[in-house]
Amino acid sequence: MSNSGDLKSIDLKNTGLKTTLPRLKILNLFEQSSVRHLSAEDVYKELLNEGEDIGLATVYRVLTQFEQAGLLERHHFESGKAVFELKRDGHHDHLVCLQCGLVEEFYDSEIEKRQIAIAKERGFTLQEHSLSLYADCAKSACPHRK
Amino acid sequence: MSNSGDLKSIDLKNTGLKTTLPRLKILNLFEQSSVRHLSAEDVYKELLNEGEDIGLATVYRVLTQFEQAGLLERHHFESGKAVFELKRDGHHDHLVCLQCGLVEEFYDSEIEKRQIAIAKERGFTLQEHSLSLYADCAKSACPHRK
DNA sequence: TCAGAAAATTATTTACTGTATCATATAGTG
DNA sequence: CACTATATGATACAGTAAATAATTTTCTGA
Repeated sequence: MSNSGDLKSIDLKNTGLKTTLPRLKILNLFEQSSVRHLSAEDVYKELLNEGEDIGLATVYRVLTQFEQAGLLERHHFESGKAVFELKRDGHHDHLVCLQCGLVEEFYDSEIEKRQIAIAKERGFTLQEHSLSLYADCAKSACPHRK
Repeated sequence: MSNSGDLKSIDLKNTGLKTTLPRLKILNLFEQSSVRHLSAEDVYKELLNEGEDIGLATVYRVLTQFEQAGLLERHHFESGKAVFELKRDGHHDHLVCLQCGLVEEFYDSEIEKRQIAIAKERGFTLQEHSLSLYADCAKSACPHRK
């Protein structure tokens, strides 16, 4: 347990950001939570549940800083509000259920290759991309839970 | 000129929406404009320039109705605010220049096929998708015009 | 063509996400 | 341990979008 705590400290140090309690709590939340995609509001409420009194402005600010530092990724999907996800090793895209909001991740090297080629063919240098598939997941267990 | 006017009227009738001046003007704007991707604010301002006094709320409502009717498509890109585009024959995705905001369209059947397969492999039924490539366009003529 | 019912428009208010401000509090440094 | 720089938190603000309610317009059918 002291183990994971140290790791987080190091992560923060490497970004040049000061190691503060709000930042540690937020980073910890992403590392511990079973839900990988969290909105600013989700983070704020979850911290409140845990008894941490961290302002909403701080949450927004820290999430943006973490994104710039490369610790988190920001996605938009169709909901209108941004969700954040811990940036682990590999890149992946998203498959979102339109009924229940379930998010699955996938990576397809074929698609990745085509994207680079498409940009190049048109004289562009690809920097990043956003690919989200919207679908209906298995009819059986799809509780409209979002 | 009465020609194009008639066409629009027919488009509207087919949707079940009443043929009103604001709706005709907005549809006309998308059909005439050289810029294919317009935000609600863009539409509102353009109508003002043309001397049409159409409320912003009406613009938002009509754009949403047109989207539901299948006349327009809504995209989000990274700017945060939605842009709309006339839905013509074929589907396409977007290549957006990060420097000047230029938007090119492309269609790649390989990617389309893979998307359907990816969803199916995971037990999902693909309904729609959003793919945007963000890149730097040719260095020479890239006037930060947006 | 015209009157009446149904629907659309407008101005306004309201909701929501996200950012800016600024006084106070805290972290890192010597 | 004290000092400086940075971060926090409460609040106010900005922008997009949707809801409301009164007025106006479209469509229908006699």
